[in-house]
Amino acid sequence: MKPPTRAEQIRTTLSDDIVHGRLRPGDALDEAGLAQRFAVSRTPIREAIRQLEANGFAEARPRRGAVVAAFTPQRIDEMFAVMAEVEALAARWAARAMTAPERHALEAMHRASNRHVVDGDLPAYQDHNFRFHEAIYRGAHNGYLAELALHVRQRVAPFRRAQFEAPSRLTRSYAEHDRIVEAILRADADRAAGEMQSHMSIVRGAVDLIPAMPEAAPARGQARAAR
Amino acid sequence: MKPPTRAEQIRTTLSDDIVHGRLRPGDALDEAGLAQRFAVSRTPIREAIRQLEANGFAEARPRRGAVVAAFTPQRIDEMFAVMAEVEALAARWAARAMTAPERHALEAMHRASNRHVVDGDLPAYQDHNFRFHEAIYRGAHNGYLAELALHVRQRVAPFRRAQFEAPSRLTRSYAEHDRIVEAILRADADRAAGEMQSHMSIVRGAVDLIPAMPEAAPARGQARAAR
DNA sequence: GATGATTTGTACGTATGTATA
DNA sequence: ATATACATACGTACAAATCAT
Repeated sequence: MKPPTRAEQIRTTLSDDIVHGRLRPGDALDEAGLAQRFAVSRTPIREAIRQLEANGFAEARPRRGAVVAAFTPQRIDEMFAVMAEVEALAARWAARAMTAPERHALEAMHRASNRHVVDGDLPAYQDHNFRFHEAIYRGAHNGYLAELALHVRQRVAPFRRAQFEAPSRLTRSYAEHDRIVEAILRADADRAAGEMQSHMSIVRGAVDLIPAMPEAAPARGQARAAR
Repeated sequence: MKPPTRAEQIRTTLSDDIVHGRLRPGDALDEAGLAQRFAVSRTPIREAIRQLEANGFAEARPRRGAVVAAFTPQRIDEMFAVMAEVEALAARWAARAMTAPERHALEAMHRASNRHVVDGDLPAYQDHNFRFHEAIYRGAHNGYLAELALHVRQRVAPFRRAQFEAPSRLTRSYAEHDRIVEAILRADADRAAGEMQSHMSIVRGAVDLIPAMPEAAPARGQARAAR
């Protein structure tokens, strides 16, 4: 598609490493080391790091190097609260704007995912889950919202790794998806938004289990934003 | 502050040039030319451009250079719709979460701005307007939402330059702010969100007047692909 | 369609600021 | 506190690809 440049490829790889947990919040991004790992000079590495920084995946201090972005528990709460609102908005608009074929496709995709639930196939369900939410973004028929939702989702990703750890969550997620799909099919925008909201709240609840901050910290921020 | 590095300074300057209209959507970002203008080598320029790209201010194709991001009217509509929702969300949360001192400060700031309205002092009012909305972001007590709202606002900025061109808009803006402030002071979250929504809708209406796309064919490059 | 000019992408070297002894 | 080590920021050189002729 678009990125035949080394810097872009490296950015994508690093970004992926962060989202999938191979690089963890707080890990250092050493230019020389990464240059060796990717067998390139430091130049493309630098550009990749700068892009990660601009996307919020890394934090850099001039002359002091960069680390994978790490946040306080309070900040993570904030990000989840915002993500829930953005997802709810997408669901609301999707309930109104989706075409008939889109609705059918969403329903079909959702129903097919039941197979992964009964199989207990976690990776497959995670993959489906991503595409499910993405389909709703697109269904909102607002490209900028889709872009923003994806951005937020990516930002939050490093902190929701443990999401589906328990098999029960998988069943539960499917049930919640079911309610969302039903609301969207009925073009019930308010209910779609509401169901998505609680879906995301539950996702957030599943994340406390992560050893979020290796770094340190001013501990326990609970100041949960209203909903 | 934080950015003593050349690349950061340049990024800020360019970003400012874009937001304030000195660089317009579609303008080319030539590395050599900018390097000369800022009296530095191409390296910091490249880094600055990459950051602009990641922030959505520039669009670059590998080996083909970068231009200031240009969007279709539809895309601009989409961005405004999303901005309205984000601003409404901030107002909703601010109505719930603001402390008493914050509420008083908001009210005071708003009332003081009336002076700029009667004076017809456009620059002063624009400055106030920015701080007014920023105060609401902060009042939502969610740092990530504030960051996101600012991000969206900045993205939309190049397309809302003509916002207050007519003096009547200034009066109207003040009246709308008034309704927003009143709702927030009463902690009426739904009404705060609703008032903010219509406020932003009207802002959007004022923007059609902008010669948004200097789409008139530049000698270089060919027609831009639509999404 | 081939060739030359221009511009971007990558490699590498140097200087400066930060951290450590 | 001074000095040393080291990683980063910037500059320069070359290679490769695109645009123009």
